[in-house]
Amino acid sequence: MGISGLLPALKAVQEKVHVSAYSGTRVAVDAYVWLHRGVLGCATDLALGRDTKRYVNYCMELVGMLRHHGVKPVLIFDGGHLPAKASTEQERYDKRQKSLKEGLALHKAGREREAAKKFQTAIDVTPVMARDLILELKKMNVEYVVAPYEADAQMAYLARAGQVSAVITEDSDLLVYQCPRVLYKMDRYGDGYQVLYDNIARVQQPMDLSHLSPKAFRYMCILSGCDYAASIYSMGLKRAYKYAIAHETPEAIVRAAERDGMVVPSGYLQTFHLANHTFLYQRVWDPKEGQLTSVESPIPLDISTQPYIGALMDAEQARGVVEGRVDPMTLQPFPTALVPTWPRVGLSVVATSREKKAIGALVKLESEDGSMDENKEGAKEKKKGGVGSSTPDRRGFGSYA
DNA sequence: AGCTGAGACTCAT
DNA sequence: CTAGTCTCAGCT
Ligand SMILES: [Mn+2]
Repeated sequence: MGISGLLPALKAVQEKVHVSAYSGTRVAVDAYVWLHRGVLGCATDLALGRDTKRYVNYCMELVGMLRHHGVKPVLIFDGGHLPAKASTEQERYDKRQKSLKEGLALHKAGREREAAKKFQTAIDVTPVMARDLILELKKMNVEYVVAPYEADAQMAYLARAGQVSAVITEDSDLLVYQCPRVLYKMDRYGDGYQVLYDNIARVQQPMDLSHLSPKAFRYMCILSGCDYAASIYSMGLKRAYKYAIAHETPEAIVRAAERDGMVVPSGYLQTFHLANHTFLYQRVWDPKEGQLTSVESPIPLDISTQPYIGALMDAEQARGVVEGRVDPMTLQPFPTALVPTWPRVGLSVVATSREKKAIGALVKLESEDGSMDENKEGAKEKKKGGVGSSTPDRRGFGSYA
């Protein structure tokens, strides 16, 4: 769900940018966004169980567009799920099932227009579709990473570490993760709206963000409601802003909100801290070093054992997840790494919650190295002694060589 | 008057 | 695994 109302509030610092501005660099792409759009183009076929790979074609056309402009796309897929986000999964699944039933009924009645509309909301991206795309990425030698947990955090990490120069997504959470450069609303020609994290302080309208520290900005976003912490009733972005500039600590904010008559649920403070830590320390994969790390390092000792930032796993386990050999949920190796045991293509239109948990676990991935530093300014000096080029086991972004 | 929350719509073709 | 945008009713 991201941060409701954040992107409209940042309108003043959204600059129209074409991807050719990123020419010569790697750019991380939220694979789910492309898959979802691609699926819309063949929703009826999928709902009726017809075999189609049009969503792959759609994604590959965008890959081609980026390459045409000299940009190296790195597609990022979701891996395991965090416990905090599990709650709404079932109700979303139920909603889609309902739409599917209604769509099929309309289809049988010959009311195709109405049926097609229902199918659009019934269709979801399944792990099989992600696998199909990954297989094609392999074929076309396109880099990708399967995040150990959330793609959001993984993409933000890569950008923060300079391993990609920008992130292409629709999700406002990237800015809470302090991603330095995000391109939103990119169309098929490569035009989009760029937001630089450092430009957020230039926003004057509809609220003045100039004296908001990164911490206060993050507090504002969490307070207004985020994936990991539902908001206090009647607390939207504007009110959250007021509390975030008026008070230093979450404790002081909650005290003030209660004094103002807001009903703060018991346990809210704890949830707030959980969300805060997740935005700061969620575990991600470092393709350059070939190890598990976190959005920000180091993780304070008392937080490092908390499950909500993603469970710790040893390097080989993590590599297995990232390369698709290991189930991100169970951490057990897939018996047949190359062949998905479920579901068969065309068997189901909507992913079950079980199926959804293994997008990253369907295909064996290989690794490829390459120059990692995507800051244009520093690209040349980096070419000489880049870690990637000197690493014998060819660690780096996953791709099929 | 300003803000929140909820529901419908968009995306793709 | 949507997330975002838009609109509007209801509340303070
Ligand atoms: Mn998100």
